[in-house]
Amino acid sequence: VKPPASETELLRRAEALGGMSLRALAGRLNATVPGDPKRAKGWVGELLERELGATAGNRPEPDFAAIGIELKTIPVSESGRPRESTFVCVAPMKNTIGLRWDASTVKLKLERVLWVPVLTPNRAALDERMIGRPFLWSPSAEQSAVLRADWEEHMELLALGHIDEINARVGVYLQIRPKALSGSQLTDTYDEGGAPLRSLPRGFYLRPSFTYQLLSHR
DNA sequence: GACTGATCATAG
DNA sequence: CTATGATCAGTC
Repeated sequence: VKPPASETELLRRAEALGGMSLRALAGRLNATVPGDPKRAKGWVGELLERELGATAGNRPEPDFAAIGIELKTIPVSESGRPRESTFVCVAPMKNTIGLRWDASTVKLKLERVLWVPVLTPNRAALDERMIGRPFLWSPSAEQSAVLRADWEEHMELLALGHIDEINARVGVYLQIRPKALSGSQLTDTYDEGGAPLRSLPRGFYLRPSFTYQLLSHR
């Protein structure tokens, strides 16, 4: 699929998918719907990437690099609440000195996001889920300030090697949680004394309470 | 029902 | 292993 040439084109393409079931979308793309949702955690996002012509692959940059837009699917319950937090990117665990918010992957990815709600009733099979109404979003000044403060708080813990103080309770909008294939996956980091240490890879996530605001105020 | 820590698939 | 795409599942 050809990447969209503009924001408007991307939004129009996404809006055209509203009301479509994932079964129908998979059919259009000649994709097979996985039988076991547990083994298909990223399937919905990848399906939408294919349909809309995303270009980033596994590079740490927005999905639609040419027009600077990140694509995020978000599972939404019958009551309109996000069913899950939203993964943003991997958290840097080493070489953290001198990193600034303005140059961070979190800021880069969240500057412009196309949110695609996926209506997901309780225990809904993958192929029964339905695409909702997509919308474009950029952080307001207030949202940006809170995200920045959260990021700086997290990065201070990482830079000082306070790995044991990192948990999902820190951060107002942005939290840090494990991001790994299993508990045995490890990455290089430092302890409080600056000595090398191996620890579980982490990622930045947006709390559901935050994304609920985005879903509500459109 | 919200929340945290753990996990699943795949490309490079 | 690192990055992408996320959701699972037990606990609070």
